[in-house]
Amino acid sequence: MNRGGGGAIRVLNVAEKPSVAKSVAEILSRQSGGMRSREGRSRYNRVFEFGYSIAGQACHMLVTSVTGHLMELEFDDRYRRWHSCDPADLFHAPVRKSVPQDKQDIKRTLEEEARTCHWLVLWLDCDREGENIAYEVVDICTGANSRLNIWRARFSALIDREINEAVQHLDRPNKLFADAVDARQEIDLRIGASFTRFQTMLLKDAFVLDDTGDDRNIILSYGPCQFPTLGFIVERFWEIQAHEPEEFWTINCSHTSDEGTASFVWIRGHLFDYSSAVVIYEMCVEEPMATVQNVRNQEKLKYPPYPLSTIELQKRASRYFRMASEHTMKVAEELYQAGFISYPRTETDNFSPNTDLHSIVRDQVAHPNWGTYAQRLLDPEARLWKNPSNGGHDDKAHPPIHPTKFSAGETNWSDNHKKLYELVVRHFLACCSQPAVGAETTVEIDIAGEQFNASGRVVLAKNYLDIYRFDSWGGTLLPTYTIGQQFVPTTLTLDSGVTRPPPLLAEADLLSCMDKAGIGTDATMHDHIKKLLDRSYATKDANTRFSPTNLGEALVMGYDEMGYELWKPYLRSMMEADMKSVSVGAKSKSEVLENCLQQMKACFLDARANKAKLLDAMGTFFARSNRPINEAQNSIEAVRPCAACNEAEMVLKRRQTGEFMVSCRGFPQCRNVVWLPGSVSEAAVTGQVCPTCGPGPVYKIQFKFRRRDIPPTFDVDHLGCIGGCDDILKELTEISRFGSHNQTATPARNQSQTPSGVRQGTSMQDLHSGFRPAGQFTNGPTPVAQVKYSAHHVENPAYHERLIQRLTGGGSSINAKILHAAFLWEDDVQNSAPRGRGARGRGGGRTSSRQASASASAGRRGGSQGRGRRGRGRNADGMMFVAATGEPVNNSCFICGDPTHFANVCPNRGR
DNA sequence: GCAAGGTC
Repeated sequence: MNRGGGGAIRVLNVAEKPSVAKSVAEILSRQSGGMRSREGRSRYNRVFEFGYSIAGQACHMLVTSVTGHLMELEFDDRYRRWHSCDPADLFHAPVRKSVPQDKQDIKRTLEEEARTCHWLVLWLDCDREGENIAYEVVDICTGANSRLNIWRARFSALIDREINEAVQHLDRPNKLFADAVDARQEIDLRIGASFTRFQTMLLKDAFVLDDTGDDRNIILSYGPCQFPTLGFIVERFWEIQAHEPEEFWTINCSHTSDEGTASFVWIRGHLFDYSSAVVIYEMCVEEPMATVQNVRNQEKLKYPPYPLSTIELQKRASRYFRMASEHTMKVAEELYQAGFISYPRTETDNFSPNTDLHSIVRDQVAHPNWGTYAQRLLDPEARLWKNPSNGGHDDKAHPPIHPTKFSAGETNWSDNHKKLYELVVRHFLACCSQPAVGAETTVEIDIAGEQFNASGRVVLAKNYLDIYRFDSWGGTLLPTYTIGQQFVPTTLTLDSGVTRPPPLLAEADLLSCMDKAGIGTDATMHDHIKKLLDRSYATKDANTRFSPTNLGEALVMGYDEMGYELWKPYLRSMMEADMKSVSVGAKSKSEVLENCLQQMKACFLDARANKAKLLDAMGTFFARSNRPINEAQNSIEAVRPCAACNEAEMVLKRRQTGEFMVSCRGFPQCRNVVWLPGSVSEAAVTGQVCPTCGPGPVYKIQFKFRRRDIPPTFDVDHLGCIGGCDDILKELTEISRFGSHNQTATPARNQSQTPSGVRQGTSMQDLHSGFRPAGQFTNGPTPVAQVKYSAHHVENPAYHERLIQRLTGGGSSINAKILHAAFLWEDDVQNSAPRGRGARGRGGGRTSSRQASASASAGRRGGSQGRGRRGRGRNADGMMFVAATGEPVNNSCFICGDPTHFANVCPNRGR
């Protein structure tokens, strides 16, 4: 054992935050009669010193702290600038941990103190993050003094017994817990940075996102917590949009006597079938005599809430005071810093049996508003006391939020400080109180064989409700009825109602969704919500209810249509399960990292290959910009080692003219090249290795083909291999080479148009222009696709298309087509001018086919001629589209009206 | 300029 001069072991104790360092020092120094305190290098993190004895061994204790994580994970410098690399590289770019500038002073304190100490005792919070921070501290301290003996103190509350117990039974830090957090950090960073860069660079260039034209500061971030949070908001929003109001009928009955009125509700609730409801109603009217069949009297209890956790505090402050969770945390933090409430970031909703609850209550007896209640609570004769119930959560680090100091209001407190302090105090007093007691009466009657119920309640003892004014438990008094009693109802009515959509998500609902799905932690959930507002993904109304913005909805819609559930909570849950496996040693950190990052990279590449869907979704809400699409999105990637020169890699490239090729990096020394079919519109190297081709590894490529350039029997999406095993790719290469498009294997040829009128080497702009040339294998664009980006329909048609898909569940294509046509007609009526962003005709989504068809005829009567989508008969591809009226709708060139070609290849163009 | 997690 290391011993310093003077016989005492010098022990450096490090806590996660200054407040814990202070508490630990106070508790441990009581034995020796007090401590000295001095400043550290950081003005927040003081150093406390005192004598102590561990297992009979004299120790000189130094207690200091960090402030949460000491280190940050970052990419190596050369990957830090956004345009320095392909975002896909961020899945394997080197990362390192370092101490950021604003934590350097804490680092120096640790180094200086560690040099003079023999032991390091880690007092970090006893959770995974705490264990990870512990290793950061170890890193810094052993860097300054490699001979340190390292110990971990495990404690579950800042109380004497726990702390003394912990220091007398020192343990070793748990590497597995820290590993789990390392994996989490790395995955979050790589996924977040790659997707954020990808979608920001892609969409900022392609669309006008800011009305003022200044979108320099716009970041379209993606994060494994922020996106699922946005997902909850959008999902509810879509539910509301998809809601079809349905009329229903119900029978109501009331009876007024000397004692008052009883309202009886039909036991069937309501019926959607009008005739059934009428038949039953008529039976009741014909024999209206009601017979009381049962009278039940029951005692009911209403229990006080569980002790207060962070999430409950946020939810209740939002519900009772409409405070934003982020603001609640700010105010709570200030109350905590000033010593009025306990630590506000806790999952625990159960008081440890050691807590002196009575003394906390005693602190409050002088308060003008709730002091009397506190006194009653302490009076055994009042029988109001009940030990708090256990909510079942324990973070093993902090107690539930409770008052720690009396205040009748401080002069520097805002209204919100007062409200929050009052909530914490009343909540605590309520927790320690008896439940409210009520007497409930239920009366069941029968009219012509139909059952009806009425119920009433009388509160016998308010108990905790006296102090917890936020809860109410009303009830009506019911007249007295006896079994067998008969009466004729005062009223008996057949009433109609309409089903309503669910409300928008309120902040409290959102927090519940996140909590349930494990999105974020108690300390970060409010950050994720705020981030959605900051990024303009969502807005919050005066009732704290959230709606997605166009941007938020478009992003979720885009990913949804790619088929990825990146906006759902599953990815986070999966990661969370993996972290758990790492922390118990069931999986290794590297195994989880490798597996997760490989999957996410494949997903990233696929998303990028399908970026047209993201662009489509954005195109339903935003106008296109004139800027060129960022070519960094198509940078080169290694496909396989070159078998010709055996020296360099073959990489996927795209020429200026649009063709894809896989060529040797050794060019011009090595001229090995594989040309890809001209029908390829997008290609991206995936992480998947071909099991058959060699020399390897040969990475598979995710292709997207232009529908018009391939036979109808082929899919537009294809995961292929250029190593020689891929028959589909071979066939498409042959077709491309010898097919009607007259494309040769030498795509260097500069030709803007082939004799058949098909342009070769489609540029990025063309991919998104929406005008497609007709080709041999074309199945025909739908009318919607044709008008998607035409000047006057920036927003509506594609939006309708998606709504229709949602409404028809992707089912009957005929219905979908009819609806399409109907919506297009309707647009003509309503949108003769471009629409503002606020009004994008969401009503279309709710329009039934019946209503749509009415609009269709109205549109026809209006006689407006849309561009090129109002032809007769069939289009060039033999495809026919039918309007709601059954009449064909077709496409033709909007310049000359000729149905055999589209405007982009019109010979009259520009004349 | 990117994430989420600590915390001041």
